[in-house]
Amino acid sequence: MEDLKRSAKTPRYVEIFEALRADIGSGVFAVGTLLPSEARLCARFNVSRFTVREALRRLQTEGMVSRTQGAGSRVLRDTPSGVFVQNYRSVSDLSQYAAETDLEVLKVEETILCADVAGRIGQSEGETWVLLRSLRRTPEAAPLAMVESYVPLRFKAIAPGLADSAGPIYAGLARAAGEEIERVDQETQALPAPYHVADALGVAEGAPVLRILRRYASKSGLLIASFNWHHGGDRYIHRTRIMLERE
Amino acid sequence: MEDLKRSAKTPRYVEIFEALRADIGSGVFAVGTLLPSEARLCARFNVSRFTVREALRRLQTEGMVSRTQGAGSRVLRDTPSGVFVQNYRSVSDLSQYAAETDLEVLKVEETILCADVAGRIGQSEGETWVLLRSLRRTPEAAPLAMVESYVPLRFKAIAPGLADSAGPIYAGLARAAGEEIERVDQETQALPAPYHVADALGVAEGAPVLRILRRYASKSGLLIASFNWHHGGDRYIHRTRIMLERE
DNA sequence: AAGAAAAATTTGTCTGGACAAATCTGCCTC
DNA sequence: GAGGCAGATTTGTCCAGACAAATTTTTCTT
Repeated sequence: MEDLKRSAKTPRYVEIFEALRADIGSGVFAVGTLLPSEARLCARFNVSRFTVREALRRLQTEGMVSRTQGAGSRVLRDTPSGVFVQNYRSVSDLSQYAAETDLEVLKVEETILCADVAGRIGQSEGETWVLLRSLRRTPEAAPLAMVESYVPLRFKAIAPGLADSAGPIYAGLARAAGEEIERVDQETQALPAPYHVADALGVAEGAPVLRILRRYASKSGLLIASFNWHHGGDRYIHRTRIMLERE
Repeated sequence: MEDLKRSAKTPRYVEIFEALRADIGSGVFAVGTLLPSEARLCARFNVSRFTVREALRRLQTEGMVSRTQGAGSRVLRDTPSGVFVQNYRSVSDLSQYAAETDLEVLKVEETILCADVAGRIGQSEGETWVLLRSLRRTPEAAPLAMVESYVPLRFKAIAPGLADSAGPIYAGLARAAGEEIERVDQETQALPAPYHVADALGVAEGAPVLRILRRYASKSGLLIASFNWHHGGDRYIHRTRIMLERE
């Protein structure tokens, strides 16, 4: 049992959240180890399980701990460390990024475009495209991004090989199509992680993730569109330089 | 009382969350109106308050409802609508963005740089800078971004006037300093909304938000750095075009 | 009619319990 | 040693209730 000074305003679970965060930061609970079980934390702070779970939920959405039914709560990181940085402002930067990381194909399947995706990639709802789902990793095998690439149906046969070939997916496709990329643009959003993304990246469902949609177009139209789902928090920082133009 | 088909796997609060989301989408609960109270929803779905609150929490993190103690749960939006889009790839685009939106100064104060901010803007921990906190709004007064601008101490006197003057903050500062912006770069991250940001943007604490840090440098060094906190979800989409270079 | 006080409503915080589902541990068998 | 089974541990889901705090509505007073 342990007593914390009780402010009149801040809820108890915030105090416990901050106490645990401080303990993690100071190394009392080392990265990679398990936190005490909920029952033990209840005893330590002398509160009910609801209060402890509320505190743990906050640690989870901060990305500091992962929680698994049956296994316990594991400390993922203590401070903003292990930052992976991507820096690009041109397609050659994109190529280099692809060359320095590994891509593992998770699934290839035909899919009917839903209204949301269709609208975002400028196609009609109900069309059939190929969805290539893959996982991009650092050389150390840490998951970096879950990539969902939408490819026209006529490329279905070669789709699985695109990830294995050297270089980025869009380059392989452009080569296969005998066309050149003419335009690339992107849309960036912060979203709560859906089930399948949370699973692939190893974050909590609903935790903040960065989604970058890149559209690669040739002269004849959209060649490929890919949603890149990245870690939220400090684990992924997206760097860009902005062009200057003198009047 | 109302019965939903009970799948063996999906938790009850997910079913209720989806039922309410569908009702909001189909207009049963219109945007701007209040949802039924928790007690009423308990009766309708025949579950405890815990289960209803868990469902409402999800609606909140999706950004579809806001909840206020004493007042109730209000529907904020039904579908991915009202998207505000920012499209820039150069400083002139940034200027236009500033010209089309309003900036309201919330607070101006001296602040000692913490390790995190100092590291990110390339300064030493413990230095004193001026923190200019402001809120950028659409012409319809909807909050668009919470902006935290860090300005060197020597500009303290003119800091409050920077937001009111025509054009973007960095332009006013460059004029006052008699220097020209030489470099602009940015870092983008998805983060859980901290207290003060959630409050300013009207989203739930911990909900995904997009943070864009822009650094404006003149020949003599960093002139101004500003953290732009944007809505998560579909309410804010950050668009960029990527430069093409032919080899 | 206007303003202040009281009451009702609604969400926030928190307790103490129960069972289910997933995982881990140790023992047993082969 | 390998594999499988049973039990213990741990988190997930859910209930019924209590009081606090914020807001809205009503009532009362002037």
